[in-house]
Amino acid sequence: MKYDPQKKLNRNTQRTLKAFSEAMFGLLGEKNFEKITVNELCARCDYPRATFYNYFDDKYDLVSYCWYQLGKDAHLDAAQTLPTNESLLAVFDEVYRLFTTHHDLLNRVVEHNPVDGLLINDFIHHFNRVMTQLFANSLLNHKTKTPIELMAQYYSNTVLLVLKWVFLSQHDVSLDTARGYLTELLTKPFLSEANN
Amino acid sequence: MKYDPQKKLNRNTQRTLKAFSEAMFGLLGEKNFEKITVNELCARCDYPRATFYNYFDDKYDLVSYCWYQLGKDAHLDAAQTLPTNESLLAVFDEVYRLFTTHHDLLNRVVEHNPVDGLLINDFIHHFNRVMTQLFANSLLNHKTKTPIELMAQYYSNTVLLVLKWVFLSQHDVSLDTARGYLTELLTKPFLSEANN
DNA sequence: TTTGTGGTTTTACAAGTGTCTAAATTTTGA
DNA sequence: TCAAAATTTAGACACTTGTAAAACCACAAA
Repeated sequence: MKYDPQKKLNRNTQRTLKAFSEAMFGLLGEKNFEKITVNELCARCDYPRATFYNYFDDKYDLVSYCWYQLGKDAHLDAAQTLPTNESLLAVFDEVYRLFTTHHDLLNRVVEHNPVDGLLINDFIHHFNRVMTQLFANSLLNHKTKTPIELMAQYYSNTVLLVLKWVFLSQHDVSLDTARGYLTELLTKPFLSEANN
Repeated sequence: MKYDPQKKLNRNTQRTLKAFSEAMFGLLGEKNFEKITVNELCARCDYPRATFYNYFDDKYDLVSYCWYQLGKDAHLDAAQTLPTNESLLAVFDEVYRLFTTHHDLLNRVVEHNPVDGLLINDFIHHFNRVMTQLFANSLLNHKTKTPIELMAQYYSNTVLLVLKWVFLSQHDVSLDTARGYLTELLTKPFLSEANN
Protein backbone atom coordinates (compact mmCIF):
# COMPACT_ATOMS: atom_id res chain seq x y z
CA MET A 1 0.00 0.00 0.00
CA LYS A 2 1.65 3.17 -1.16
CA TYR A 3 -0.98 5.49 0.25
CA ASP A 4 -2.00 5.56 3.89
CA PRO A 5 -5.80 5.18 3.92
CA GLN A 6 -5.83 6.82 7.36
CA LYS A 7 -4.58 10.11 5.88
CA LYS A 8 -6.68 12.60 3.94
CA LEU A 9 -6.76 11.58 0.32
CA ASN A 10 -7.83 13.78 -2.55
CA ARG A 11 -11.00 12.94 -4.42
CA ASN A 12 -9.22 11.35 -7.34
CA THR A 13 -7.19 9.04 -5.18
CA GLN A 14 -10.26 7.96 -3.27
CA ARG A 15 -12.10 7.23 -6.50
CA THR A 16 -9.26 5.13 -7.80
CA LEU A 17 -8.90 3.14 -4.58
CA LYS A 18 -12.64 2.55 -4.52
CA ALA A 19 -12.70 1.43 -8.14
CA PHE A 20 -9.94 -1.11 -7.61
CA SER A 21 -11.31 -2.49 -4.39
CA GLU A 22 -14.75 -2.84 -5.93
CA ALA A 23 -13.24 -4.62 -8.91
CA MET A 24 -11.52 -6.97 -6.50
CA PHE A 25 -14.63 -7.62 -4.43
CA GLY A 26 -16.52 -8.29 -7.63
CA LEU A 27 -13.98 -10.74 -8.99
CA LEU A 28 -13.59 -12.49 -5.63
CA GLY A 29 -17.23 -13.44 -5.86
CA GLU A 30 -16.73 -14.85 -9.34
CA LYS A 31 -13.50 -16.81 -9.31
CA ASN A 32 -10.55 -18.07 -7.34
CA PHE A 33 -8.21 -15.40 -6.06
CA GLU A 34 -5.15 -17.12 -7.50
CA LYS A 35 -6.62 -16.90 -10.97
CA ILE A 36 -7.30 -13.18 -10.76
CA THR A 37 -4.70 -11.19 -12.66
CA VAL A 38 -3.77 -7.56 -12.40
CA ASN A 39 -4.76 -7.16 -16.04
CA GLU A 40 -8.20 -8.42 -15.24
CA LEU A 41 -8.63 -6.01 -12.36
CA CYS A 42 -7.57 -3.13 -14.54
CA ALA A 43 -9.86 -4.16 -17.35
CA ARG A 44 -12.80 -4.34 -14.98
CA CYS A 45 -12.45 -0.83 -13.63
CA ASP A 46 -10.90 0.55 -16.79
CA TYR A 47 -7.64 1.80 -15.40
CA PRO A 48 -4.25 1.19 -16.98
CA ARG A 49 -1.89 -1.30 -15.36
CA ALA A 50 0.58 1.38 -14.40
CA THR A 51 -2.08 3.04 -12.29
CA PHE A 52 -2.61 -0.14 -10.39
CA TYR A 53 1.08 -0.35 -9.56
CA ASN A 54 0.93 3.30 -8.68
CA TYR A 55 -1.34 2.50 -5.77
CA PHE A 56 -0.57 -1.08 -4.85
CA ASP A 57 2.45 -3.34 -4.74
CA ASP A 58 0.52 -6.31 -6.07
CA LYS A 59 -2.85 -7.97 -5.80
CA TYR A 60 -2.12 -9.14 -2.26
CA ASP A 61 -1.63 -5.54 -1.32
CA LEU A 62 -4.97 -4.63 -2.87
CA VAL A 63 -6.82 -7.45 -1.19
CA SER A 64 -5.46 -6.46 2.20
CA TYR A 65 -6.74 -2.95 1.52
CA CYS A 66 -10.10 -4.55 0.77
CA TRP A 67 -10.14 -6.22 4.18
CA TYR A 68 -9.24 -2.93 5.76
CA GLN A 69 -12.17 -1.25 4.02
CA LEU A 70 -14.52 -4.05 4.96
CA GLY A 71 -13.46 -3.84 8.59
CA LYS A 72 -13.95 -0.09 8.82
CA ASP A 73 -17.60 -0.17 9.76
CA ALA A 74 -16.99 -2.27 12.84
CA HIS A 75 -16.78 -0.16 15.99
CA LEU A 76 -14.23 -2.05 17.99
CA ASP A 77 -12.33 0.74 19.66
CA ALA A 78 -14.94 1.09 22.39
CA ALA A 79 -14.21 -2.42 23.64
CA GLN A 80 -10.60 -1.56 24.16
CA THR A 81 -11.16 -0.02 27.58
CA LEU A 82 -13.48 -2.69 28.97
CA PRO A 83 -12.17 -5.47 31.18
CA THR A 84 -11.12 -8.53 29.23
CA ASN A 85 -14.20 -10.64 29.71
CA GLU A 86 -16.62 -7.94 28.57
CA SER A 87 -14.25 -6.75 25.89
CA LEU A 88 -14.07 -10.26 24.52
CA LEU A 89 -17.80 -10.70 24.06
CA ALA A 90 -18.32 -7.13 22.92
CA VAL A 91 -15.75 -7.61 20.19
CA PHE A 92 -17.17 -11.00 19.30
CA ASP A 93 -20.65 -9.55 18.92
CA GLU A 94 -19.46 -6.65 16.86
CA VAL A 95 -17.50 -8.79 14.42
CA TYR A 96 -20.38 -11.26 14.26
CA ARG A 97 -22.54 -8.30 13.26
CA LEU A 98 -19.99 -7.15 10.70
CA PHE A 99 -19.75 -10.57 9.08
CA THR A 100 -23.54 -10.84 9.04
CA THR A 101 -23.68 -7.59 7.12
CA HIS A 102 -21.38 -9.06 4.50
CA HIS A 103 -22.92 -12.51 4.62
CA ASP A 104 -23.64 -12.69 0.89
CA LEU A 105 -20.21 -11.51 -0.13
CA LEU A 106 -18.54 -14.03 2.17
CA ASN A 107 -20.66 -16.84 0.81
CA ARG A 108 -19.79 -15.96 -2.75
CA VAL A 109 -16.10 -15.73 -1.89
CA VAL A 110 -16.11 -19.09 -0.15
CA GLU A 111 -17.75 -20.64 -3.17
CA HIS A 112 -14.64 -19.98 -5.24
CA ASN A 113 -11.93 -20.04 -2.62
CA PRO A 114 -10.97 -22.93 -0.31
CA VAL A 115 -11.60 -22.17 3.37
CA ASP A 116 -8.06 -23.04 4.34
CA GLY A 117 -6.51 -21.45 1.29
CA LEU A 118 -4.37 -18.39 1.09
CA LEU A 119 -7.16 -15.87 0.62
CA ILE A 120 -9.38 -16.84 3.52
CA ASN A 121 -6.31 -17.24 5.67
CA ASP A 122 -5.28 -13.74 4.85
CA PHE A 123 -8.77 -12.50 5.62
CA ILE A 124 -8.77 -14.14 9.04
CA HIS A 125 -5.25 -12.97 9.63
CA HIS A 126 -6.21 -9.38 9.03
CA PHE A 127 -8.84 -9.41 11.75
CA ASN A 128 -6.52 -11.39 13.95
CA ARG A 129 -4.00 -8.58 13.91
CA VAL A 130 -6.62 -5.95 14.71
CA MET A 131 -8.15 -7.94 17.54
CA THR A 132 -4.85 -9.03 19.06
CA GLN A 133 -3.89 -5.40 19.40
CA LEU A 134 -7.21 -4.66 21.05
CA PHE A 135 -7.03 -7.48 23.57
CA ALA A 136 -3.42 -6.69 24.38
CA ASN A 137 -4.61 -3.27 25.53
CA SER A 138 -7.39 -4.57 27.70
CA LEU A 139 -5.04 -7.11 29.29
CA LEU A 140 -2.49 -4.53 30.38
CA ASN A 141 -3.25 -4.75 34.08
CA HIS A 142 -3.53 -8.50 34.25
CA LYS A 143 -0.84 -10.38 36.04
CA THR A 144 -0.18 -13.81 34.59
CA LYS A 145 2.82 -16.02 34.09
CA THR A 146 1.91 -16.21 30.44
CA PRO A 147 3.06 -13.14 28.45
CA ILE A 148 0.27 -10.69 27.67
CA GLU A 149 1.01 -10.71 23.95
CA LEU A 150 0.55 -14.46 23.90
CA MET A 151 -2.74 -14.26 25.81
CA ALA A 152 -4.01 -11.57 23.47
CA GLN A 153 -3.19 -13.77 20.52
CA TYR A 154 -4.94 -16.66 22.20
CA TYR A 155 -8.18 -14.75 22.75
CA SER A 156 -8.12 -13.29 19.27
CA ASN A 157 -7.42 -16.70 17.75
CA THR A 158 -10.27 -18.33 19.59
CA VAL A 159 -12.81 -15.64 18.80
CA LEU A 160 -11.88 -15.85 15.13
CA LEU A 161 -11.93 -19.64 15.17
CA VAL A 162 -15.60 -19.56 16.07
CA LEU A 163 -16.42 -16.78 13.61
CA LYS A 164 -14.62 -18.66 10.87
CA TRP A 165 -16.58 -21.76 11.73
CA VAL A 166 -19.83 -19.86 11.49
CA PHE A 167 -19.28 -17.64 8.47
CA LEU A 168 -16.54 -19.22 6.39
CA SER A 169 -17.15 -22.90 7.03
CA GLN A 170 -20.77 -21.90 6.67
CA HIS A 171 -22.33 -23.54 9.67
CA ASP A 172 -24.36 -20.36 10.05
CA VAL A 173 -25.55 -20.66 13.62
CA SER A 174 -27.23 -17.87 15.57
CA LEU A 175 -25.33 -15.33 17.62
CA ASP A 176 -26.46 -17.05 20.80
CA THR A 177 -25.29 -20.47 19.74
CA ALA A 178 -21.99 -19.03 18.55
CA ARG A 179 -21.55 -17.26 21.88
CA GLY A 180 -22.24 -20.60 23.54
CA TYR A 181 -19.47 -22.28 21.58
CA LEU A 182 -17.04 -19.52 22.43
CA THR A 183 -17.70 -19.56 26.14
CA GLU A 184 -17.60 -23.34 26.29
CA LEU A 185 -14.21 -23.35 24.56
CA LEU A 186 -12.80 -20.68 26.81
CA THR A 187 -14.16 -21.95 30.12
CA LYS A 188 -14.03 -25.72 29.72
CA PRO A 189 -10.95 -26.86 31.63
CA PHE A 190 -8.99 -28.99 29.24
CA LEU A 191 -8.10 -31.46 31.94
CA SER A 192 -11.66 -32.69 32.05
CA GLU A 193 -11.89 -36.44 31.79
CA ALA A 194 -13.60 -38.04 28.86
CA ASN A 195 -17.20 -38.50 29.97
CA ASN A 196 -17.84 -41.87 28.49
CA MET B 1 1.83 -32.94 -5.56
CA LYS B 2 1.49 -35.36 -8.43
CA TYR B 3 2.94 -38.32 -6.55
CA ASP B 4 1.56 -39.64 -3.29
CA PRO B 5 4.48 -39.76 -0.85
CA GLN B 6 2.59 -42.37 1.17
CA LYS B 7 2.83 -44.87 -1.70
CA LYS B 8 5.86 -46.87 -2.65
CA LEU B 9 8.07 -44.79 -4.90
CA ASN B 10 10.89 -46.08 -7.05
CA ARG B 11 14.44 -45.09 -6.22
CA ASN B 12 14.64 -42.46 -8.91
CA THR B 13 11.50 -40.70 -7.83
CA GLN B 14 12.66 -40.66 -4.23
CA ARG B 15 15.99 -39.18 -5.25
CA THR B 16 14.32 -36.45 -7.25
CA LEU B 17 11.89 -35.54 -4.49
CA LYS B 18 14.73 -35.45 -2.01
CA ALA B 19 16.86 -33.26 -4.26
CA PHE B 20 14.11 -30.70 -4.74
CA SER B 21 13.10 -30.56 -1.10
CA GLU B 22 16.71 -30.16 -0.05
CA ALA B 23 17.13 -27.37 -2.55
CA MET B 24 14.06 -25.70 -1.08
CA PHE B 25 15.21 -26.12 2.51
CA GLY B 26 18.56 -24.69 1.53
CA LEU B 27 17.13 -21.67 -0.21
CA LEU B 28 14.60 -21.02 2.56
CA GLY B 29 17.51 -20.48 4.90
CA GLU B 30 19.07 -17.99 2.52
CA LYS B 31 16.31 -15.80 1.22
CA ASN B 32 12.65 -14.88 1.28
CA PHE B 33 10.32 -17.52 -0.06
CA GLU B 34 8.60 -15.08 -2.40
CA LYS B 35 11.90 -14.36 -4.11
CA ILE B 36 12.71 -18.00 -4.73
CA THR B 37 12.03 -18.99 -8.33
CA VAL B 38 11.50 -22.36 -9.88
CA ASN B 39 14.53 -21.74 -12.07
CA GLU B 40 16.63 -21.20 -8.99
CA LEU B 41 15.46 -24.42 -7.40
CA CYS B 42 16.26 -26.33 -10.57
CA ALA B 43 19.67 -24.75 -10.89
CA ARG B 44 20.52 -25.70 -7.32
CA CYS B 45 19.77 -29.40 -7.67
CA ASP B 46 20.64 -29.53 -11.36
CA TYR B 47 17.33 -30.77 -12.69
CA PRO B 48 15.58 -29.30 -15.72
CA ARG B 49 12.48 -27.17 -15.21
CA ALA B 50 10.28 -29.73 -16.88
CA THR B 51 11.21 -32.25 -14.22
CA PHE B 52 10.14 -29.86 -11.50
CA TYR B 53 6.72 -29.47 -13.07
CA ASN B 54 6.65 -33.19 -13.51
CA TYR B 55 6.60 -33.63 -9.75
CA PHE B 56 5.04 -30.44 -8.39
CA ASP B 57 2.38 -27.98 -9.43
CA ASP B 58 4.40 -25.01 -8.27
CA LYS B 59 6.73 -23.94 -5.50
CA TYR B 60 3.88 -23.86 -2.99
CA ASP B 61 3.30 -27.48 -3.75
CA LEU B 62 6.95 -28.26 -3.16
CA VAL B 63 7.11 -26.37 0.10
CA SER B 64 4.09 -28.21 1.43
CA TYR B 65 5.86 -31.47 0.58
CA CYS B 66 8.80 -30.12 2.57
CA TRP B 67 6.61 -29.64 5.65
CA TYR B 68 5.30 -33.14 5.19
CA GLN B 69 8.84 -34.50 5.13
CA LEU B 70 9.83 -32.46 8.13
CA GLY B 71 6.85 -33.72 10.09
CA LYS B 72 7.50 -37.34 9.33
CA ASP B 73 9.86 -38.00 12.21
CA ALA B 74 7.29 -36.95 14.79
CA HIS B 75 5.49 -39.91 16.30
CA LEU B 76 2.04 -38.50 16.86
CA ASP B 77 -0.15 -41.46 16.06
CA ALA B 78 0.34 -42.97 19.50
CA ALA B 79 -1.35 -39.99 21.12
CA GLN B 80 -4.44 -40.54 19.08
CA THR B 81 -5.89 -43.14 21.39
CA LEU B 82 -5.17 -41.36 24.66
CA PRO B 83 -7.87 -39.31 26.39
CA THR B 84 -7.88 -35.69 25.34
CA ASN B 85 -5.96 -34.21 28.24
CA GLU B 86 -3.06 -36.63 27.96
CA SER B 87 -3.21 -36.62 24.19
CA LEU B 88 -2.90 -32.86 24.20
CA LEU B 89 0.27 -32.71 26.24
CA ALA B 90 1.77 -35.75 24.56
CA VAL B 91 1.31 -34.14 21.17
CA PHE B 92 2.60 -30.83 22.47
CA ASP B 93 5.76 -32.46 23.81
CA GLU B 94 6.35 -34.39 20.64
CA VAL B 95 6.03 -31.37 18.37
CA TYR B 96 8.14 -29.34 20.78
CA ARG B 97 10.78 -32.03 20.38
CA LEU B 98 10.42 -32.00 16.61
CA PHE B 99 10.84 -28.24 16.38
CA THR B 100 13.83 -28.41 18.71
CA THR B 101 15.46 -30.88 16.34
CA HIS B 102 15.04 -28.37 13.52
CA HIS B 103 15.80 -25.35 15.64
CA ASP B 104 18.59 -24.06 13.43
CA LEU B 105 16.62 -24.46 10.24
CA LEU B 106 13.64 -22.64 11.72
CA ASN B 107 15.83 -19.79 12.91
CA ARG B 108 17.38 -19.39 9.50
CA VAL B 109 13.97 -19.45 7.83
CA VAL B 110 12.56 -16.85 10.21
CA GLU B 111 15.52 -14.61 9.49
CA HIS B 112 14.39 -14.22 5.90
CA ASN B 113 10.66 -14.68 6.20
CA PRO B 114 8.20 -12.61 8.25
CA VAL B 115 6.54 -14.56 11.06
CA ASP B 116 3.08 -13.62 9.92
CA GLY B 117 3.86 -13.97 6.24
CA LEU B 118 2.61 -16.55 3.82
CA LEU B 119 5.36 -19.09 4.34
CA ILE B 120 5.27 -19.36 8.11
CA ASN B 121 1.50 -19.32 7.98
CA ASP B 122 1.56 -22.25 5.64
CA PHE B 123 4.00 -24.04 7.89
CA ILE B 124 1.76 -23.62 10.93
CA HIS B 125 -1.24 -24.50 8.87
CA HIS B 126 0.26 -27.81 7.84
CA PHE B 127 0.71 -28.94 11.40
CA ASN B 128 -2.66 -27.52 12.28
CA ARG B 129 -4.33 -29.86 9.84
CA VAL B 130 -2.45 -32.89 11.13
CA MET B 131 -3.15 -32.11 14.76
CA THR B 132 -6.79 -31.20 14.26
CA GLN B 133 -7.34 -34.63 12.76
CA LEU B 134 -5.63 -36.22 15.72
CA PHE B 135 -7.59 -34.37 18.37
CA ALA B 136 -10.86 -34.96 16.55
CA ASN B 137 -10.21 -38.68 16.99
CA SER B 138 -9.45 -38.49 20.67
CA LEU B 139 -12.56 -36.36 21.24
CA LEU B 140 -14.92 -38.84 19.67
CA ASN B 141 -16.55 -39.93 22.91
CA HIS B 142 -16.84 -36.47 24.41
CA LYS B 143 -20.27 -34.97 24.72
CA THR B 144 -20.32 -31.22 24.37
CA LYS B 145 -22.65 -28.64 22.91
CA THR B 146 -19.77 -27.38 20.86
CA PRO B 147 -19.14 -29.51 17.73
CA ILE B 148 -16.20 -31.86 18.03
CA GLU B 149 -14.55 -30.57 14.88
CA LEU B 150 -14.56 -27.08 16.34
CA MET B 151 -13.10 -28.25 19.63
CA ALA B 152 -10.39 -30.16 17.81
CA GLN B 153 -9.50 -27.03 15.87
CA TYR B 154 -9.45 -25.07 19.09
CA TYR B 155 -6.99 -27.41 20.80
CA SER B 156 -4.80 -27.63 17.75
CA ASN B 157 -4.82 -23.86 17.33
CA THR B 158 -3.85 -23.26 20.90
CA VAL B 159 -1.06 -25.81 20.97
CA LEU B 160 0.38 -24.32 17.82
CA LEU B 161 -0.02 -20.78 19.07
CA VAL B 162 2.35 -21.57 21.93
CA LEU B 163 4.77 -23.48 19.72
CA LYS B 164 4.80 -20.62 17.23
CA TRP B 165 5.50 -18.19 20.04
CA VAL B 166 8.42 -20.29 21.21
CA PHE B 167 10.04 -21.35 17.96
CA LEU B 168 8.97 -18.88 15.28
CA SER B 169 8.64 -15.70 17.31
CA GLN B 170 11.85 -16.93 18.89
CA HIS B 171 11.09 -16.54 22.55
CA ASP B 172 12.83 -19.87 23.03
CA VAL B 173 11.59 -20.88 26.45
CA SER B 174 12.05 -24.31 27.99
CA LEU B 175 9.59 -27.14 27.51
CA ASP B 176 8.40 -26.68 31.10
CA THR B 177 7.72 -22.98 30.70
CA ALA B 178 5.99 -23.58 27.39
CA ARG B 179 3.83 -26.27 29.00
CA GLY B 180 3.00 -23.75 31.70
CA TYR B 181 1.81 -21.23 29.13
CA LEU B 182 -0.33 -23.81 27.41
CA THR B 183 -2.03 -25.06 30.55
CA GLU B 184 -2.63 -21.53 31.80
CA LEU B 185 -4.27 -20.59 28.54
CA LEU B 186 -6.44 -23.67 28.46
CA THR B 187 -7.48 -23.70 32.11
CA LYS B 188 -7.78 -20.01 32.96
CA PRO B 189 -11.48 -19.21 32.87
CA PHE B 190 -11.80 -16.22 30.61
CA LEU B 191 -14.40 -14.67 32.87
CA SER B 192 -11.77 -13.94 35.47
CA GLU B 193 -11.88 -10.36 36.64
CA ALA B 194 -9.01 -8.05 36.01
CA ASN B 195 -6.88 -8.41 39.12
CA ASN B 196 -5.88 -4.80 39.53
C1' DT C 1 -1.16 33.33 -21.15
C1' DT C 2 2.87 30.99 -20.00
C1' DT C 3 5.47 28.00 -17.26
C1' DG C 4 6.50 24.60 -13.81
C1' DT C 5 5.32 20.82 -11.01
C1' DG C 6 3.24 16.60 -9.64
C1' DG C 7 0.87 12.87 -10.80
C1' DT C 8 -0.99 9.75 -14.41
C1' DT C 9 -0.53 7.08 -18.46
C1' DT C 10 1.91 4.99 -22.35
C1' DT C 11 5.08 2.02 -23.91
C1' DA C 12 8.69 -1.05 -23.61
C1' DC C 13 11.39 -4.47 -21.23
C1' DA C 14 13.53 -8.26 -18.63
C1' DA C 15 12.25 -11.55 -16.07
C1' DG C 16 9.27 -15.64 -14.43
C1' DT C 17 5.25 -18.99 -14.95
C1' DG C 18 2.99 -23.00 -16.44
C1' DT C 19 1.85 -25.82 -20.61
C1' DC C 20 2.77 -28.36 -24.58
C1' DT C 21 5.12 -31.26 -28.16
C1' DA C 22 8.53 -33.98 -29.68
C1' DA C 23 12.84 -36.05 -28.99
C1' DA C 24 15.86 -38.62 -25.85
C1' DT C 25 16.35 -41.76 -22.38
C1' DT C 26 15.27 -45.18 -19.04
C1' DT C 27 12.51 -48.94 -17.41
C1' DT C 28 9.98 -53.05 -18.06
C1' DG C 29 8.70 -57.47 -19.44
C1' DA C 30 8.61 -60.99 -22.80
C1' DT D 1 18.59 -59.24 -25.10
C1' DC D 2 15.48 -56.45 -27.44
C1' DA D 3 11.43 -53.89 -28.40
C1' DA D 4 7.47 -51.62 -26.34
C1' DA D 5 5.99 -48.61 -22.72
C1' DA D 6 6.73 -45.04 -19.73
C1' DT D 7 9.26 -41.25 -18.03
C1' DT D 8 12.37 -37.45 -18.49
C1' DT D 9 14.15 -33.60 -20.91
C1' DA D 10 14.74 -29.68 -24.35
C1' DG D 11 12.80 -26.14 -26.46
C1' DA D 12 9.28 -23.16 -27.53
C1' DC D 13 5.03 -20.66 -26.52
C1' DA D 14 1.56 -17.48 -24.60
C1' DC D 15 0.99 -15.19 -20.80
C1' DT D 16 1.79 -12.53 -16.33
C1' DT D 17 4.61 -9.69 -13.45
C1' DG D 18 6.89 -5.62 -11.76
C1' DT D 19 9.91 -1.74 -13.21
C1' DA D 20 11.58 2.22 -15.60
C1' DA D 21 11.81 6.12 -18.94
C1' DA D 22 9.44 9.16 -21.41
C1' DA D 23 5.21 11.48 -22.99
C1' DC D 24 1.18 13.58 -21.29
C1' DC D 25 -2.07 16.25 -18.68
C1' DA D 26 -4.15 19.34 -15.21
C1' DC D 27 -3.79 22.85 -12.39
C1' DA D 28 -1.59 26.45 -9.82
C1' DA D 29 1.52 30.52 -9.58
C1' DA D 30 3.82 34.14 -12.02
